[in-house]
Parts: sequence; structure tokens; C-alpha cells
Amino acid sequence: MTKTSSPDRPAPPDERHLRPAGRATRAAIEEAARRLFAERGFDASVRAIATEAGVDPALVIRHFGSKEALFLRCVDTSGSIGAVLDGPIETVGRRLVAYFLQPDRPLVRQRYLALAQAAHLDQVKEEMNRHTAETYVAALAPRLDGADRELRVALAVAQLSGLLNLAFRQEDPLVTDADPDRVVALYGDAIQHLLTPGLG
Amino acid sequence: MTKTSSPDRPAPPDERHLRPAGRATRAAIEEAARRLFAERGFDASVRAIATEAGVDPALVIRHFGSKEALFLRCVDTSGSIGAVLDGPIETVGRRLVAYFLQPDRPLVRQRYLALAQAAHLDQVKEEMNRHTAETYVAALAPRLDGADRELRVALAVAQLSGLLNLAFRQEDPLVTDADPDRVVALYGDAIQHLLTPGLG
DNA sequence: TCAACCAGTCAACGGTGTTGACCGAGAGGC
DNA sequence: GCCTCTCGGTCAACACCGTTGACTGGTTGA
Repeated sequence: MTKTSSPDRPAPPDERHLRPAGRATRAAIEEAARRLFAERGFDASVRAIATEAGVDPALVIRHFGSKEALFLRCVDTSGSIGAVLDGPIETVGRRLVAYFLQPDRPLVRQRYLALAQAAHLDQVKEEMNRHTAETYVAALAPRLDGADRELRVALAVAQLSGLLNLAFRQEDPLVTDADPDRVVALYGDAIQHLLTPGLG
Repeated sequence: MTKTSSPDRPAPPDERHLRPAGRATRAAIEEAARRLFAERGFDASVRAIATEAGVDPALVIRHFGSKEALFLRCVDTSGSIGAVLDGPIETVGRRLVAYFLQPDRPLVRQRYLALAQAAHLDQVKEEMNRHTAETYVAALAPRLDGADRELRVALAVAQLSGLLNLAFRQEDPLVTDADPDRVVALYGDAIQHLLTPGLG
């Protein structure tokens, strides 16, 4: 008796064979989750998301398996960072810092805070490591000179994460009260020094 | 009617006027908390700490006020970092990285993970900012040349926290699998570049 | 002696993520 | 048209969390 079509009872929904009603509420849950995760980070509770979507909390789990899986689906790490990485390699350090610190892009801040808050979950860790490798290392390492190209890009990502940590999460006044242009110049050059030691 | 000596009922214990029995169990709770916080970070539950100490969970709160306060008391940020900071300023970058990445000091790793995990708590944020200012900025800024001395030290701390984040929390294989000596050299020089731009 | 106070226990509150039992409705096969 | 079966959804409950307040005993100081 193969149990391919009827896995016991709880039956995890497979995205495909869903009826229109199920697809609609599923979308409503995901939309509510995106909004609340952006507002409160991983602290947004499953029950609050369910209330926002006008649905029973159990249904959230039934549709997405777990809070962690729903979170991963809602927080996409993609963004307009590609254009920054594709620009001139000699000035990518300052451009990266300027991109993440721009005050008129609250989504960047929100996304970082949500991810940093949930970084203890294994799947989130994997996703972030994958993002580092497939976005940053893939874009920059081939364009570098010298040894340890991939490691140097990874360390540059570490520098970036440290700055965002102190500025957004830690909110250290020494950084938040500083002149943003000075931060871009100083920290951007430090990143640049790791990527292209000879220049600058 | 001044309520200086009798604040209603619950009476927060003031460390001073404690009977020997109270002092003993208080110490037992703190010892259990230190062990469990080191093992599991902030996820260690008050109930688990109480069980480990052979005590009722309510007593933990009665003695320390809250889980957060107990955590702050147990995770001290002090260490042997002072000696590293007091050494030659021209090579402090590499020495800092080497100090934190040394594999034979699991306490450094544990302490960082516990603090990073609890960084969303306001008092933990304040404590970490205070530590940055009083330990790192106070020790290094007066010995630097040029402008933005304090900001540059704070940004160097940001660099450090980013490296520890990627190495300990994120466990990015690009960093964990790399040759530690290369990481010390590359990242240490990047920090050094921020502190003493002219040298090296 | 007796009142005040400390040490400690107990049950409960409101919150969390998650599970399993249950029910109504719609779709497919005969 | 009926019957069956699966999907959509609700409900109550579980186990855990941090925290609170009421309560009991034992010790201490006046």
C-alpha cells in the first residue's frame, strides 16, 4: 500500500493542487505575514498574522508548515544590490555602504533587522550564507586580483554586516550620530582595502 | 508617608540585607544561570535555571527581578581584551582578530553568541554600547592621529562584530573553512587601515 | 513575647508555536 | 442524483514560556 497520494491525514499542501478558495486565503496569510514581519520582525506572532488575515492560527501552520518556513518565504534577500555590485570595482566599497545606509530606504533596514533577529534558525543561516555566496562572491570574486578572492569578498560581507549591526540593531550613538558621509568614506575605504588592496 | 523602606509588598532584595540562606540560594541560582546561559544562550529558560539550582522558578524572578536582569549579571563583557588594546597601536588590528578567533578560548565564542542573541533587549544594547565606548574608544581613540578618532574606533568595533557574526553565528563556510592565519592577516589589516590609515 | 520581615512554595495568568480531532462544502465517479 | 473522498476551515488542547500574587514558615530584632 503506497502512501504517495494520502500521507496519513494532515496532508501538507503542495502549492499545485489547491482549490481557488485555498489559494486565496493562502495569499492573504502571506500578505499579512509580509506586513507584520516587516513591522515587528520575527517577533510577529503566528496568532497576530492569523488575526490580520482574518483566519485561524492553525491554518497558518497548515498552509506553510511552520512559522520559520513562512518567515523564510516572506523575507526575500533580493534587492537592487545587483546594480551596486556591477558598477566600477574601484569604488564599490563606498557605494555598498551608501546603499545600505541610505535613510530613504526603510525596507533595507527592516529586512536586515528581521533577518538578524531570526539568524539563530538553521534555515535562515543557510539562506544568508547562500545569499553571500551567490550574490556577493559570485559578482565580485571573479573581478578581483590577488589571492584569497572568495575569502576577501566574504570578509567584506562580514564588514558590511558589522556596520549594519552597529547602526541598525545596536544603534550605537557613536555611529548613528556621526556624519553619514564620513561613515561612507571611512568604512567604504576599509571595505575597498580588503577587495583591492593596491588602489586608493 | 514615605515609602522608602517598604515599597508596597514584593520588596526587591537589595543584595545587602540578606540572610545567609538567601545569599546561598541566590549564589546557586546565579551559578546555574551562568552555566546554562553559556550553554544555550538566552534561550536557557528561567524554569531550567531554577531546576538546575533546585529552586522554584518564581524565586529566580524574586531574586533578580527579571530574566533579562539575571542575564546581564551573568554575561560580563570584561575579559583580557585590555592587554590587547594596550599593546603597540601599529599592529592592534591583527592582534584583535587573533584574540577573538583563537580556537582554544570557547568562552569568547560563547559570550559573543549569548550577547548577540539577546541584543534585541534594550538593556543589553545599552550595555554593549557602554562597553564599546568605555573599553575600546577610551583605550584607542586618544592614541590615534587624524580626524574622527572616536568614530573610527567605533567603526573598527563594527568590523570586529561583523567578523564574529559571520564566523560564530552565521558560521559561513567561506570563513570557517578558511586558513585562520589568512583571516587574521586580511581582516586585521582592514581594521588597521581604519585606525591608522597611513601605516602598513 | 510578639510583631516584622525574609525565604520559599504554589497556583495561576496571559502569551507562544504547534497538533489532532472534528465538521461542512464542493468535486469526481457511478 | 447519490456517494465517497478530499480539501478548507474551526476548535480545543498541549507543552512551554516569563511573570505575578497569595500564602506559609521560620528567623530576627525590639
